[in-house]
Amino acid sequence: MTPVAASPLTLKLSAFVALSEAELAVLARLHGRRRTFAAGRDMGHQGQPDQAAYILSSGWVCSYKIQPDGTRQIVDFQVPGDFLGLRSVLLRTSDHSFEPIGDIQAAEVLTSDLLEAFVQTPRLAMAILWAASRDEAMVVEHLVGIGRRDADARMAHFLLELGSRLALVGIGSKEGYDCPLTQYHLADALGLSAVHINRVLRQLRESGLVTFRDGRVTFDNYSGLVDFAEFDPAYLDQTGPLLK
Amino acid sequence: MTPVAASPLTLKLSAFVALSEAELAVLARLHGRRRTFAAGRDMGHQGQPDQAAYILSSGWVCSYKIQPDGTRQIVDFQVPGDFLGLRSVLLRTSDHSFEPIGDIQAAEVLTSDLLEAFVQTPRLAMAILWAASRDEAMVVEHLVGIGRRDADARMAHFLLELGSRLALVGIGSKEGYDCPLTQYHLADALGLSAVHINRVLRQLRESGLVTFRDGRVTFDNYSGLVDFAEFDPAYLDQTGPLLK
DNA sequence: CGAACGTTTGAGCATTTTCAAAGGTGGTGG
DNA sequence: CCACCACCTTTGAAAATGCTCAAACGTTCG
Repeated sequence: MTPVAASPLTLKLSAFVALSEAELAVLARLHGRRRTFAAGRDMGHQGQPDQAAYILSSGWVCSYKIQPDGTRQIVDFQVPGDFLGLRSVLLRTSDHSFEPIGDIQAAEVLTSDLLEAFVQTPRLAMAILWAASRDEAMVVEHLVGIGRRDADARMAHFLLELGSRLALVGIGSKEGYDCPLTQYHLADALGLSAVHINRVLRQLRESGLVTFRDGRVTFDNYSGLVDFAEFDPAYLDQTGPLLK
Repeated sequence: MTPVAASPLTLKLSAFVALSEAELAVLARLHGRRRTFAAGRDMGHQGQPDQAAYILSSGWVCSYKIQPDGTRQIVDFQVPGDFLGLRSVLLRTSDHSFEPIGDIQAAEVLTSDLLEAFVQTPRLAMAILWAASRDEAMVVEHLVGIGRRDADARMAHFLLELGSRLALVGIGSKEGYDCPLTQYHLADALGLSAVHINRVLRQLRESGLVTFRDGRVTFDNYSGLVDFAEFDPAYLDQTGPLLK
């Protein structure tokens, strides 16, 4: 037990690497600059200027791209314990926007702090890069889902993936989890219309697989849902390849 | 002029960073272990064992995931000058498979060589990481395309993106380029059926925008196609953010 | 109370898929 | 050298999946 309560990020990384006292301390220090963002207010990040990354500690965020015709595609969601804009900081590249879903709390991480932390604790750096690589794998899986799964399986897979991610930071289980997304968010993430999302959710509910209602996802039949979605969490699990 | 003819990778990186003699030399050395792979023969990389990355020097490769139900989603194509399996090497992670499209030539890059090169020439490392980040941006754009563009715009955008990538390594222009892909490859990449791919191609051809025939893409009306696809190459261009 | 937002449902329509079949091409072995 | 086979392209017709338009209902918030 460190003096500071375990942050979601700490929980997540600890699931894959045993972190030393020193590493935990550095990690805790990275959480120093607490900031709050209000629901819906876009967090800049479209253009170049503010080069900051964040560690999300509570609330959800989505990263998305708007197309010239006004439609939106959500690329990824960030849940507590996830980094936000890590690539922007490391490579001064920023191609999408971020929207807080509900009010959120995040720790601002300055480039200099991050680089310093990397130098002090290379193993921590490795763990963070690994987390980034996991995010990339999720984007790939998302691509596969949109390209090759029908609407029902897409939704089922998506809800399962979110469940796994949340379970890792202690705010979800095989029973279900709280989920602040609207059906519009789901539509923009899954490449479907909001109307169709509604029908898909009804279908899954009536099949006795999952229920999404009043901000809560309930797995009515977890293993049945896993079968239906052909959900294979291998891409989320990749255990310990970084322990060189 | 170095004694060695400029490789596609050198061409690509040079478009973004002015490389020194020393850096060019290191880059040339990375191209030492030439290997050939035959068309269609899968390049392993599904499981864990062989931890090698490649620099593609001629021919095309696609990286894909197969789903339990047998359908395939192509995540990305690699063209000359692209890295292959870079992430697998750095993070011992490998989630998709590679298929050479036609016979290919690639330089095998051992983890040790790569790390050594990174230590010797940090600027080169930065350039390579930047290229990796660009690949990631392409995957994101691919996701957006599948999620939010209809079949015609999707195809148009895809052909334009490939054109830009090839132009950068000197084997394509606004006139067109040679393209070894079959309509099945296009289908698996764009998340459409092969039959529909054929109809879409006909439609684009009859609109006088692009022609894809006999292994060649011809831009019949480049700017018209750009308009139609709403193609904005910003995500490919990100010039020089890495020159700290 | 009204406004804004999110959910739910119906009906008709559009895009894309599936199934089926035919034609072209290149390579290989007899 | 020809025949055959595998692979790719092309087309039609029917079916399915998901979309758009439209409208109603519920909730929250000021």
